[in-house]
Amino acid sequence: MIRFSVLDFNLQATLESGQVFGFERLPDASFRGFLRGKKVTLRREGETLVVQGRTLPSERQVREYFDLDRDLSPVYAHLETDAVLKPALEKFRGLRLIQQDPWEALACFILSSNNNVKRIQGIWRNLSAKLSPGTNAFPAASQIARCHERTLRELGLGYRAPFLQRTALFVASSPGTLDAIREASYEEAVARVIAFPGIGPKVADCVLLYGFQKVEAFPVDVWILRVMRKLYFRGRRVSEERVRRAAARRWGALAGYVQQYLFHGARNGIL
DNA sequence: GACCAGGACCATT
DNA sequence: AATGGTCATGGT
Repeated sequence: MIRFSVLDFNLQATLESGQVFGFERLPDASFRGFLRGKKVTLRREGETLVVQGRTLPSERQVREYFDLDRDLSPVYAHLETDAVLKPALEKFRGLRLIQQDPWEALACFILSSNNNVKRIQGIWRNLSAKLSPGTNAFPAASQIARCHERTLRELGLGYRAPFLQRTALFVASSPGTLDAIREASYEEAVARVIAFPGIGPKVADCVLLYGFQKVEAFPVDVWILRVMRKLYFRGRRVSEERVRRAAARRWGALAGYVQQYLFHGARNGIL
């Protein structure tokens, strides 16, 4: 077990705001899942974060995973100034962007299209149990690459099965693909990620935001589209592209962080 | 039985 | 550039 003091961190909001799909909330309000490949249970005890597991990640890895060393005051400055966003800050202060595994983000958000969080979590468990027997961690690209489309359909992927299989094959056979995305600018990274089958503008932004720390990414899904139209366009049915541009203009390099409060606030009915 | 979910893709206009 | 139909699956 490791335990260390954490400031300005909302574990529950962070793990329940649709960023990762492999954590489950236990009856005692702790969370079980994988962090940097290690199976862990996480819980808050006052100002302390407690991490348990057979093999443990380092404190530094946990701090990096949850982005704990980022100063959120620039994000809060936007949320406080804006009267319509303030409720989300008051409710979810300490919600942070997770710096998850790039491949896991790429794969999981291919699965997310026209899907819902609960079902994505189910597919995550199916893939992990079937393709990573023993550990039940999320399978590597190579494990999915040598898997037949039919097998993936049987795990509940539906029409997304060939998208994930082909993407896994490409990533597994071209080492350096993910590194190149990380090193690229946001615009170039979008172009690279969107070239994979099953990835359009929205999924690309999720992958870059959660897997590659491109904080200017602003994923516009149905929830964000609804809440942005309501809060900033007087309910007019403006396009996703206009919403993206408005977010970039308004929030710039921190748009992704603001988006996380918008999304979680909208889904919880407080915006 | 229609509608929805962290949409993408293709064909038309 | 914008619109419309289609794509699996499970929940409401």
